[in-house]
Amino acid sequence: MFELDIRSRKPIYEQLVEKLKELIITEVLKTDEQLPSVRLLAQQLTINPNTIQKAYRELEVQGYIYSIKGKGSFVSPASDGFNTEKLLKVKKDIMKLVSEAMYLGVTADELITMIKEINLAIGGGIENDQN
Amino acid sequence: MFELDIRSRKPIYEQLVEKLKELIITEVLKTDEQLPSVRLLAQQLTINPNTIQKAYRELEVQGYIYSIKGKGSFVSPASDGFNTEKLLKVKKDIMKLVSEAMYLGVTADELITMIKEINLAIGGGIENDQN
DNA sequence: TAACTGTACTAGGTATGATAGTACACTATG
DNA sequence: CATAGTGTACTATCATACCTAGTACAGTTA
Repeated sequence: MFELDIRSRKPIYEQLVEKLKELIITEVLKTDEQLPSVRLLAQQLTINPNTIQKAYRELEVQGYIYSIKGKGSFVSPASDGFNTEKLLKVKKDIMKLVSEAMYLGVTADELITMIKEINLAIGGGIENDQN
Repeated sequence: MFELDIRSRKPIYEQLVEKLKELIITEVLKTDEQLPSVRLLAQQLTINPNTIQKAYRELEVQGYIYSIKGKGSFVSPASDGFNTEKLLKVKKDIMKLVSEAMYLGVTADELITMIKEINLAIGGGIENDQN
């Protein structure tokens, strides 16, 4: 399903958070789809279930999944649980990275092209693209 | 000069790297301008000089500064030392964050507006903006 | 020569991450 | 009701990374 970089300085649970978030955002995992159970995924990845649980917890706090005792963990609908605070943080991070990219020589046009390509890849250009 | 968040999970030297990088990118620190010495900054921030040195080392590895034994550390010219690998990494990070922003409901137009604003703030729109 | 600069090393303490183990609460099924 | 699944939470232990204090070497400048 995914591979963890044991040698990375990034904690294992954070790598998990990022991987699962990516699968949700690219809709490989769809709304209300069940995630593998904590114990199953732990077994598959040969890591401790508490480490999985820590990642699932973080995803739930960020609003990407929801969990039901006895049933499992599921992908949240995209409109749920995302607060303005998180949105502001993502925007702030984008601004920082965009500034760094421009400092490194990337042009605004190049970045705009990137955004359009991502937009097409994700939304099909139906709702957002009015240019 | 800047403030460190001692309570943050992020290591102090990493916060330093980010702050200094930001000052360089926004040209608060200009090319060939000397950075405070390792010992002076350590004294000002009440942290260990080795911690400063670690941050400076990382900035040098990434190509943002250069150091001369006995003289000091200085801001590198923007065209120096940035390899393609770092550029690719920044672009990849931007793609990831943009995808997440769109998943959270930010439109492509909104993101494009952000990029144009940053472009104006940084370059004055002289070299890059041909729209 | 003195005072600055960067750089590198050792040793010790602390915090974080991951693990192993255990246990509780809930759901679904037969 | 028992069983097998699910999530959740806790304790204890170990390894690693970070930061510190201290020390020392090499270079530059006045």
